[in-house]
Amino acid sequence: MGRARPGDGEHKYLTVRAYLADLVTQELEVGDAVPSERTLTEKFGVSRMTVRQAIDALVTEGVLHREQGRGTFVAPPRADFEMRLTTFGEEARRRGMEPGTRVLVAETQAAPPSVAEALGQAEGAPMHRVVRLRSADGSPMCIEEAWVPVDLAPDLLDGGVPESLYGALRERGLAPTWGEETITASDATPAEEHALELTASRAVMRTVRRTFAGDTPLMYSRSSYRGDRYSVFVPLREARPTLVPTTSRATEGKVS
Amino acid sequence: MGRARPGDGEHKYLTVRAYLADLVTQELEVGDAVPSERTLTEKFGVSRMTVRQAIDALVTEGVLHREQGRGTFVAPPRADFEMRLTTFGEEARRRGMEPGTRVLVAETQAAPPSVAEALGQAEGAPMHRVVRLRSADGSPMCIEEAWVPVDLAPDLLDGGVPESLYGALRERGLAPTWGEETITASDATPAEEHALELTASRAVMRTVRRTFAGDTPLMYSRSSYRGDRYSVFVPLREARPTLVPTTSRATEGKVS
DNA sequence: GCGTGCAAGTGGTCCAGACAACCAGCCGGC
DNA sequence: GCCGGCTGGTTGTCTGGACCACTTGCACGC
Repeated sequence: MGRARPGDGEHKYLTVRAYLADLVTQELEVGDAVPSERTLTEKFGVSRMTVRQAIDALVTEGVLHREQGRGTFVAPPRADFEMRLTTFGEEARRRGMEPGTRVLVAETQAAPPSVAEALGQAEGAPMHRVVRLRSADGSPMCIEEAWVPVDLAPDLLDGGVPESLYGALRERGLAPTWGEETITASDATPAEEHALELTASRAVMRTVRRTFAGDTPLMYSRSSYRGDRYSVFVPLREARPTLVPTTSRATEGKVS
Repeated sequence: MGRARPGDGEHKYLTVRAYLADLVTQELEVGDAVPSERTLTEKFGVSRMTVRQAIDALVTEGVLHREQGRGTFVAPPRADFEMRLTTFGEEARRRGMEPGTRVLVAETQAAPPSVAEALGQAEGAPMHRVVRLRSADGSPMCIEEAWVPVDLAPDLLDGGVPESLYGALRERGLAPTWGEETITASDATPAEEHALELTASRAVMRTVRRTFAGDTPLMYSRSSYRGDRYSVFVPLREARPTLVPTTSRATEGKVS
């Protein structure tokens, strides 16, 4: 009892953090106050610094929100809308639609130059290539072409095309951690027009995405979305002067 | 607002933070180590807690990077590409092009319902409305329509349309702090087709943006960009399981 | 009725230590 | 020459206080 709880938490601030995270997901609603710092201090028998460390972590994650003199509150889930590394399926479900997929191409071939360069591979390196037509609630939404270097996951397509490429990569210890995407708008090609069943509007939104796990490029993908049925929500942060470190021309010759 | 002692630093951790920020922007390069925590403790005569608070702030901003047992180092400037609240002019210059603007409409009128709702104003509230054709390196790039509530900046258009709406708002103490943008692709209207001098491709990228200063909505704007000449770069963060708070039964309709 | 001022409670900042975990390099033993 | 331990330096975690700034509610006085 009295002594430090063994087993559950290696670090005290993590146990406090876990307690608060549970509170948020289980009991509290947006706008509710969490217990005050001094209350938590007593409840867990730790110092206030430790409690603050736990709260700090949740604040920087956007889960909690402090107000001096009033308390600490559950923040609205603004993170819900942020652009994240999600797959088409996850994204569709989040928007309340039922995703569907039809595999058009699944093969292993040599990488064309643009793809090889984007993934930092040698030109002609063997790559898995998957082209899929993705739909939401039964009607076509997007055509997606994805490339994955064979050496990262040689057996990626062995049991057929996996339900989720990201999921299959995660199972192999290659969880995507970050990515970058470029969005453009253009007219549909005849092939796209047919596959996406475009009638009135012929505009499509194209995205080119590179996905990384740490430093290693995982996947290069190009998608074309129906312009009339798809939109992207982007949160914009303040344009502060960014605090750029000194750039040295020595960079090229720099070490290693 | 500011507070307290007139001296130099309001809070000690801010002076340490400022010192480190200067170091990063003036002297150090990416990968260099900043002075150790104990060194800073002596240099500024503060406790280690205070030094850590300063460093923590810069770490969560992505400026610094800790490594246990080794030290604290200048992080690579990943912020360079992030979507930010920039104006067309700033953005064009950042991409190395010379921005131009032609004002098509500048007037003050009653807000239509959709605009009033987006800005949290009463329907029919007076608003400044500015429509501009924006170009880069001489050729048209985008048509932008912006609405600003009159009561926020009554004299906004008095001296003609300002060079930068964001700049004019900043001068009035209404610096934009955050925003949200929805991006879609669609076919150009005949008017857009003419103004943007579209020939081969008729696709445009449309953005709808709300800009805020703290809690107060500042501006509602709709833009149409030439699909063949404009692209948006979006960094993607890891899709972590997001820690969603309990949804209140008060918010109806929301399915869990 | 109404404002004013006070007190309690909250987060914000700060101190002066402590020990643990980790890393690099030096140095002796093999 | 190589390996292992030692050592000094670094960040990570944590204590138990302190005072300040801010918000809120309530009692009091007008």
